[in-house]
Amino acid sequence: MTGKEAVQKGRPREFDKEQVLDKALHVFWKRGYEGTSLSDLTEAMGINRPSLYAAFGNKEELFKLALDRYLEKGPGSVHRASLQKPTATAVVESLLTSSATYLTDPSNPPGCLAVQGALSCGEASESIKQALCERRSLGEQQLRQRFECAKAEGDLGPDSDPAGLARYVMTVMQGMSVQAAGGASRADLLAVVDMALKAWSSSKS
Amino acid sequence: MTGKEAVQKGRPREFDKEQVLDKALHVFWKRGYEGTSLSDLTEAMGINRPSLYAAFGNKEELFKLALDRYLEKGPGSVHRASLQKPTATAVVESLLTSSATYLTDPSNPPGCLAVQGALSCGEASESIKQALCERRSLGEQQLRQRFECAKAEGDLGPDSDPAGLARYVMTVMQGMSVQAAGGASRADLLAVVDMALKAWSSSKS
DNA sequence: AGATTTTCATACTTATCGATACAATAACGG
DNA sequence: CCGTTATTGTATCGATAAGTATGAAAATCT
Repeated sequence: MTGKEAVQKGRPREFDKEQVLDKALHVFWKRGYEGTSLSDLTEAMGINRPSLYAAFGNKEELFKLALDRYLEKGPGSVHRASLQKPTATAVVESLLTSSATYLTDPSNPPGCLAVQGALSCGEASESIKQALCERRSLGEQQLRQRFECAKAEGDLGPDSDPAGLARYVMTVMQGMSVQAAGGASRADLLAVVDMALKAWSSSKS
Repeated sequence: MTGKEAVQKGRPREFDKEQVLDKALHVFWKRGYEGTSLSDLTEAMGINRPSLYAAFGNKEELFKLALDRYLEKGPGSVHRASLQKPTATAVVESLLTSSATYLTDPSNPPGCLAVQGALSCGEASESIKQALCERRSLGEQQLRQRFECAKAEGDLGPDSDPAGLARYVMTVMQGMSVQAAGGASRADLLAVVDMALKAWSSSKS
């Protein structure tokens, strides 16, 4: 009746599904979709191959589940929280500074899964690339809508361009993800955020 | 005595090395290092496997040769040309607008090889990731040096931060590469450039 | 207890990966 | 014409990829 299913019949699973999914997420995050092998996954998850397939389908489905978890419980939730800030300026400040923070979180791989997961790939992984692309677009769209509301409320000027502003902010965030992957420090990224916010101040009219 | 070597002894090569290297470059550019198989390469290059190994060493060396070519003859040359502009502002304008242009050149894969080639990857490709990382850093370093000169000349204000400015510009460029890979149009990117330049105007003091 | 159901562990399958062995071919110098 | 040198095409190598077949193990249900 609750979230968990009722009493199970057969042999009970010996691992926690969410826990090993987190392990898989970390591997995909660090290595990308194509750079991660099933052996990498089973080793990190501490389960063997048939258990993985029984619990998660296959590599592709596992990745998508890991991505969902990343977006829901991980950095994605930070994104959502930022959208709730009272003003458009506060939204952008929160979004950029929190991005700089989690992109360089030492307990996670540097960078953003939605960017590094499969930016370019072979034909076999095209659907993964597509999925990541859609998630990035969705994030941009949500930000644009937030700016449209702000414009309607007068928080943003009547000549402002919500779509362009949203794209600019996303571009800076994605660039910071590349910077983080290249070893940029948190301080480095926060300096970038400061500069990016100056463009914001000049464009929110 | 010239660039080409003297009279060759054995059976002559039946393909033009630079020409097929360009083909390989395009495949790596589109698919990334790990997403590209030797079969993809030989098919695109129109040569067979032993010819590829004889002429270019192996997959890794071929990639690095393709990267060198990309940086020397391709978009990398645009980067270098921009650094020659007379003022720091002109450098940045040229860099960003030309980036927006070539990142969406319909005759090339969208995005930048130095970003998409191997942003994250398996252990076996770590040296490729490293090489790309170094090239990106080098580009940032050159830009920083250009800004340091501008500061020394009084073109940039005495309180300006050449390193921070360079990192900001590189971040925007790398973000645009991700945007391009996600299908952003040239107009989209040029709008981003306009916004990014506003931050520039506010920070060049 | 015995039947049923599900998971676990080992070992395997097929396909593809990057990389080569080998012999035929095509240019050269003598 | 002959020996040398380098390239070409075919066919293959061992390693590893993703995915499974199979039977033992561990729980519930009757």
